[in-house]
Amino acid sequence: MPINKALTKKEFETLSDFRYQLRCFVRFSEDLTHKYGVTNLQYLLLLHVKGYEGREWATIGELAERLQTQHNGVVALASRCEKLGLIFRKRGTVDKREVEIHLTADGNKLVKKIASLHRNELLGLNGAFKVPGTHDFISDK
Amino acid sequence: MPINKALTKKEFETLSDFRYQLRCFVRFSEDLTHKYGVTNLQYLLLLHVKGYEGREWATIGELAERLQTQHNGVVALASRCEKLGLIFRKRGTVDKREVEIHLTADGNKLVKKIASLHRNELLGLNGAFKVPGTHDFISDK
DNA sequence: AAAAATATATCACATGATGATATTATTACA
DNA sequence: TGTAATAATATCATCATGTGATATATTTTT
Repeated sequence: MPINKALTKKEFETLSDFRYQLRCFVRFSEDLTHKYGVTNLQYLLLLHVKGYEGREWATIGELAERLQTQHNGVVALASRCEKLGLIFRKRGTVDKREVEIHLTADGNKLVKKIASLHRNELLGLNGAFKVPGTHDFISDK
Repeated sequence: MPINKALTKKEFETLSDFRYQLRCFVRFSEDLTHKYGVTNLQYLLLLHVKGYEGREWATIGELAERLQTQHNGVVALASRCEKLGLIFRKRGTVDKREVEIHLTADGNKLVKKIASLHRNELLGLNGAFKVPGTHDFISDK
């Protein structure tokens, strides 16, 4: 049962602040990735490949789910990353319709570097910003 | 002192999951705003105006800070919202270089509706998704 | 084997971000 | 006071991205 009562001024301010905090994190991430010569989306592709559960490659369709976008957007994104020498395509061995996205040595090195800096930011070790609840996600145990 | 130790496989998975969760929320928000005929960014402009601390209008520059973007992007965004009849511009009275962004009756009605649905999602009342920590931001007390 | 479904790719078009530059208003200071 | 410097908004060109429509190859269903 959704609440239907109108929002108070304070609640609008809170929602606005929440989006501002989220945006600050994404902005930090954008600035960081640009510093290393890739867009944020390109980094996210690498991250989802590197962090795919149980293996270090993923298909176009799996990446589309992780990026919450259409497959054709991922196709184009993968092509841009391929041109940058960060990933390479490999036809699926079982299902030949599938395309596996793998990291190149350069792509692997880059995602390690950028992800490491993200972890530090999320842990509040070197950044001004902290997303509440991120300690539930990120730990260095 | 940032941690320099290489990330473990599990940490990559955790970072990947974190971005996936964030993206799921933004995707929910995108789908919702599109359902009401505006882009997510257009909604955010309205939200930051409606939720601006202490008043219900904001200048282009103030909105650029809240949206963590360049002023010229906000100028274009404001023009699109103006064309949609959601906001109107008003020259600053004190400083005539400034432009105040105000909501129209339609813009006000729309932001109330969409923000209300966001609040319910963030409270976990009607959605599958929950951002950890959002209870710190959102309350219906 | 034919039909349906699935995975990836291509293309056209719109949104959005940004650097460069312009315009107008305000502030600093000589 | 006037003149230079600064600030706020606007305009324009360019590129990254998202999406609908459509195509191609492969697998699954019947």
